[in-house]
Amino acid sequence: MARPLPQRATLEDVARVAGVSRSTASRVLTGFGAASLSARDRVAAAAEQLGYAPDPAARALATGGGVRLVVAVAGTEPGVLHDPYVDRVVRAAAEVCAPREVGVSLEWLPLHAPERLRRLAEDRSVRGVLIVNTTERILAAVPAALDGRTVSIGIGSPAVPSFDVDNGGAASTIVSHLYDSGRRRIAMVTGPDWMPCTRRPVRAYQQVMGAAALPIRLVPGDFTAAGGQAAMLAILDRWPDTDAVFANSDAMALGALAVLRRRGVGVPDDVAVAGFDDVPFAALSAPALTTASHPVGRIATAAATAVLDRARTPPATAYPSELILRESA
Amino acid sequence: MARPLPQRATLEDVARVAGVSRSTASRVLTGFGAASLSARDRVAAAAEQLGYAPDPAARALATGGGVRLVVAVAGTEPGVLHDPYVDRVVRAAAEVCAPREVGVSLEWLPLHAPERLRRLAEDRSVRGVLIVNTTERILAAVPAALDGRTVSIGIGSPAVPSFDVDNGGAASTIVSHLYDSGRRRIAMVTGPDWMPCTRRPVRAYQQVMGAAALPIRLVPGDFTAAGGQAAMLAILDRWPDTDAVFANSDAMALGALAVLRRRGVGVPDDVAVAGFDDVPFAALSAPALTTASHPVGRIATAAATAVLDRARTPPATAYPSELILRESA
DNA sequence: GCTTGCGTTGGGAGCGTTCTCAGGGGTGCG
DNA sequence: CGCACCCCTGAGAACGCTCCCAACGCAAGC
Repeated sequence: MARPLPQRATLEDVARVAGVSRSTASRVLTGFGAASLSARDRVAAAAEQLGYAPDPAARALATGGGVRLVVAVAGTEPGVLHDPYVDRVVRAAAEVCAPREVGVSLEWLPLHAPERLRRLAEDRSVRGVLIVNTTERILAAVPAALDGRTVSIGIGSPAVPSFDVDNGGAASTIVSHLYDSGRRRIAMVTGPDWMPCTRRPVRAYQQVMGAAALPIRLVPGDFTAAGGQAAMLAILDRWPDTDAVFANSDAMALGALAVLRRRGVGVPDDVAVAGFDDVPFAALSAPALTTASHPVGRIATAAATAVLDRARTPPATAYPSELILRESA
Repeated sequence: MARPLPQRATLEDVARVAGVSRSTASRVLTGFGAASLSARDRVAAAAEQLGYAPDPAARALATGGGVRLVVAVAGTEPGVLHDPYVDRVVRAAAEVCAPREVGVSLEWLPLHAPERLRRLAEDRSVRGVLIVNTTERILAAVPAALDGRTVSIGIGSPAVPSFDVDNGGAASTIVSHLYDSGRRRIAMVTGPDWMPCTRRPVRAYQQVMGAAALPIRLVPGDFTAAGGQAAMLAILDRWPDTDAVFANSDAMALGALAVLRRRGVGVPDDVAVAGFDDVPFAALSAPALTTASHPVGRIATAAATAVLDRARTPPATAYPSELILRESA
């Protein structure tokens, strides 16, 4: 196999130039262990002169440490990476990792290959894994021994502490708001069945509707705008008298909005529409979208901090979601 | 330093269980080198039984190869990762990398720390780097010796082959379209000055306007919806008679659209609005956004393939951008 | 002056792989 | 029957780093 990497300064080189041993150079550069002032100076100068940078792979191999944090997004296709929710997680993780000189990687975790999660968690070069939108089946792939290297934003497991948003409560709030504003024939566009993050909102919807003795109108979506359009068409077709729609993601809500506009249905007069997540474009639609804003950034910050520190304790305070009232509902 | 990684099956273990030497086990598992059928079977069985997976760090150290491809996005803050353009690059890269068992990492490349790019390119655990939206200054950090490990989606350098979109041509097409539909007082909302990807569209705009002896109306934006709103307000303020706006990104165009709607300005009757990039929501706005679609996916696919193969040749065919005519212009 | 102790240093073993090299055992050919 | 050849194998040296351990020199204490 080719070795395409050109010769670069190694610790050995730095030591030679500084006139000390490799051990001393290592001690100086890692900051661990004693070293005389003169040795310290000479090594630092040599490193500077040679443009030395430690090899992350070698360091990971020697220490068992880890140089990067991986945000692993579960899903059926790489397209799941294209999600505002994920972006917010990555952003928060990047901010936590930057001062510690830990890189952030974003990777797709195919639903059909749960063992890849174990690989990721076992990889010496990864410091920790932040799983997003995972399933019980995938979490089962993480053995208890790997405990502490993996944290989930979503559901958890005995081996994987969970930092979750109260999406059930947020959904409750939204459906209740629709009810309180006089809506009685409320439909809900859900996400794919396999996603735990759609199950709780669905349950919340069913609960609120059930308590008010109102009919359940569930339509499956896929979290995309196109899926939202299709779902809205289905709703108009099956239940033409629907007076409110709660979509489990803003993208689907915006898709629904586009369909209603094209059909000449008034929003919110004829049909109220509410989304979920508060993506940036939600404020710009016509009419502007009523939705729920989850503290994803803060949760992700807590999760990233926990996994970097190998802490097992979820955050003490749960950050509540917030109802964002705009024009559409 | 703690060694938090629990004991896991190593090649040595597999060899012992299979009753062969480490070398033979390695040969069988990598597929390189000869091995008898029985050895092959025994090693495979042992690996299966122990749940063996090679340690990426150790493999990277030994081969100098690399296990992941890094998509590095240059910018002033981690927020640049939150960009539909970047998402499309990551997606395409993930698709190219998946069959080769190469992971994809997304990392922010701070504008003020160009040396991090060299670190990235030197890291043995990275197979290659895909730079997005870079500057000449950052590219200068890549020494010629690292040639072939780095590829740019955007401008290039002697050491970094470039796979670029013809955004100048696309901008020309858009401005010409506005002109052809009778607009004469056309303003443009640009991106930040430091971004090369805004310079060519600006030049194209100036060229088309200059050729028609029309006045130049440039307003700076920041590629976000909020920036687009601010820019639109500035345009209405400074040049109330403007009859067309070309925004250098869809997000800014959608922001502009929101401002015009709030002001009661008719689009496209009073003011035509055109965007750039064709993000998913562009089709859903009211009115739907006229924009240009760049073959980002195909370019990124070519770039990822090139960097994985260490090829130095840019793709033979340039993929043209496409004018997406919708309602706003 | 000899021992004790501390601060500093270098040697060397490991981390888990890959890959080169030399040797061993079988088969085919002369 | 002997030799050459080839297939297979294992020993061992890298890769670049960290870290344990033993040794060194030097000052202080008895």
